[in-house]
Amino acid sequence: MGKKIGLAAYLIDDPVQGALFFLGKKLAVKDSKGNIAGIIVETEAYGGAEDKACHGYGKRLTPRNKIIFQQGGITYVYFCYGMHHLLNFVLGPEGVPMAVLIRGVIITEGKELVKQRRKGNPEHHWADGPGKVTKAMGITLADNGISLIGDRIWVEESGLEVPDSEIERTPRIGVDYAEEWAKKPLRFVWKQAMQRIMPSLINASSSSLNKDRVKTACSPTTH
DNA sequence: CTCTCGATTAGCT
DNA sequence: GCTAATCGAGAGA
Repeated sequence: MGKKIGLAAYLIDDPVQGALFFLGKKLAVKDSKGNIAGIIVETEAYGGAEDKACHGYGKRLTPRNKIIFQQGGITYVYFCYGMHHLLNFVLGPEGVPMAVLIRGVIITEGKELVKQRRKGNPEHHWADGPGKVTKAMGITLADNGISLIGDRIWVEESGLEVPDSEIERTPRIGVDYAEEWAKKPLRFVWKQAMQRIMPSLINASSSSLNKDRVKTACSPTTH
C-alpha cells in the first residue's frame, strides 16, 4: 500500500485546484472481501463563491448536505436519482461548502471483486461514471462523512503524472438547473488515461471513452 | 456506435 | 408533489 495523502491536501480553499490535484491519483477502498483501488480519471469541482450547483449553495443546512460544510478530508456520499450513490471528497475549512465529485476511475486492483459487482459490463465501463464508481468499489451511504485519512477509503500519493495537454475541461454534467453555473467548465477528464493505464483495453473499447457530452467551443480555424 | 426513455426514492418546498 | 451531480436496456445505424 502506498502512502496516504494527508489532511493538508484537502484543506485547500479552491475546488478547481482540488479537482485537478486528484486526477491521476490512486483511490483505494478496504473491503471485507479485499482491497479495491483505481486511478481517478474524471472529476468535477463544486462550491466556492456562490456555486448554484453545489449542495451547499446559499448556506442552507439540511440533513443531507451538512457533511459538505465540515472541514475537508472526509467523504460526502449521497443518494441520487433514486438509485445511485455519488462519492465526493470534502475540501476546505469548516463552514465552507466545497467538494470534488469523483466521476471516473480505472480499476487497477481488486479486479475479481469488481468484475462480480459490475457483472455484465465490459471492463472499460466498470467505473466510468459517478454511480458506477461507487457500485464498483462498494461505497454506500454508510461511508458518508468518514475520514479520507482512515483505513476504509483513502487516496495515495503514488499517483500518475497527468500532463496538462491530456486534461479536457468541460461544463459539469447534469446541472442544467444551475443557471449561469451550469455552463462553467468545472469538469476535468484525463483523456488519455485509458491508453496510459490500461492500453490493452483500447482495442475493445474503441472510441467511446471520453466522448464530449457537451459541446465545446468552436474552433476559430480554417474557412 | 448513438439516442431515447424508464427506473426508483430521499430530500426538499 | 417534484426533482435529482445517473444508469442500462433496447432500438436504430
